[in-house]
Amino acid sequence: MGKPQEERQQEIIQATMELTAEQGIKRVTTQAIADRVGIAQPTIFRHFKTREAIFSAVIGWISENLFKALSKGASADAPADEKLRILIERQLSFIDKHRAIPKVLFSDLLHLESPKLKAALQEVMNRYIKRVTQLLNEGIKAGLFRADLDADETARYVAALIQGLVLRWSIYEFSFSLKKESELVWKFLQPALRKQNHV
Amino acid sequence: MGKPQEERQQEIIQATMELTAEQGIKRVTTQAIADRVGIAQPTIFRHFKTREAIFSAVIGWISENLFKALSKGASADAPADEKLRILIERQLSFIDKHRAIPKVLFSDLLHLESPKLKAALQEVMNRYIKRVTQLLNEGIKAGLFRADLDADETARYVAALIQGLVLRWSIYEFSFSLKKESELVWKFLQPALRKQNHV
DNA sequence: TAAATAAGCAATTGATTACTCACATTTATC
DNA sequence: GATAAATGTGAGTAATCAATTGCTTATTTA
Repeated sequence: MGKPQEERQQEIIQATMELTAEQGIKRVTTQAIADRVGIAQPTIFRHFKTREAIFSAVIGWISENLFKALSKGASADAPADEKLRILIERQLSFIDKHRAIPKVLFSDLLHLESPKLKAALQEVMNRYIKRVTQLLNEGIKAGLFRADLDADETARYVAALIQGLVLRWSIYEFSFSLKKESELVWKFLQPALRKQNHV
Repeated sequence: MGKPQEERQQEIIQATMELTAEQGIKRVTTQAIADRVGIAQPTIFRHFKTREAIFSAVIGWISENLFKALSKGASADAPADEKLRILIERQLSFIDKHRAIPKVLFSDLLHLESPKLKAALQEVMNRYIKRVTQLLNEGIKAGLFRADLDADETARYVAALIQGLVLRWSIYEFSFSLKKESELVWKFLQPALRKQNHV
């Protein structure tokens, strides 16, 4: 017998993410994953029912670890604008470390083939937007952000901005540092959110 | 003999865009295109050397017609902020009409399989960003936008915001109107760009 | 009108790849 | 230590599809 179920599943998920980052989803065949893990191709199917199930697990892994990374944010008593800045910084840093994310995000698998994966991603996005909405509301109450801000709508645009940035990063072959970009993003966002000193 | 080369090529491009919008790139097989046009599958290859060449032509079509649509903007003597607002409105309206765009934009074909198509898209993006940069500089000179704005950097974020918005639109199955969104986008963007009345 | 060219098609081909099956081997359980 | 269960594999299967081939038909050209 080989390694226990759960350990192998984790190996398969990690191998899939590595290969996805390197070559993109389409080239991540079950054979390629098996080679990377060091097992035979049919063995993959002892651990995952279908290829899609592997990517479903990958999205699960990303979701779990993204929010883990985000929650290690600023201390709870920091001002809302500082918390938001750090949230964006952590998110970009996390994506920077896991290039499989844009590859999955901008893939046929997600957009056309698998409604389940799409639904899973929608949930991640919803959860993220909820978190941003909270911070915005907190900042509005504290008088840090403009009072006429529609928190939910604004949160969606903040998310859109970041996703668009990640798209460009991916299209330009990861040729600039996402991490460094977070400072500039914040500089761009601030005036859109911030309460002005004078009326 | 059948229809002349150019006419058939246009038919194939249109059929490909229709099918792409309906079902996504992956399902747009040469057979499916042929069926839609009403010719046999091998006949496709009389007009395009490869399947990829078809999508290359599609991107060409999109690029040409997008900039045609954008150039029918506001009159040349309108203020820069008004021109920018209209540019965004036109762009969202154009994408709203051609759902093949997000499907191509967020596809494996583009992101992994074809460096040529990727390069073609980079050019479209660069051209778009250049246009926005111009308008921003114009607005800065006219005192409509903040003087400390980095026009090029800001243009990239404007583009990113729109692309992120289009991604969400696509992920949420086109369930909201992109056109209507343009007003809200502008409301979000304005304070990030606009010179404040005080200080 | 003869020759050359362009557009069309039916039938195949060749490559890829997720997934299955029958059988082997290792580990856990009693 | 026998039995059961889990993990593993080599050899295949079935489906999908882009692209080719060899031939026919229509149009242009000389």
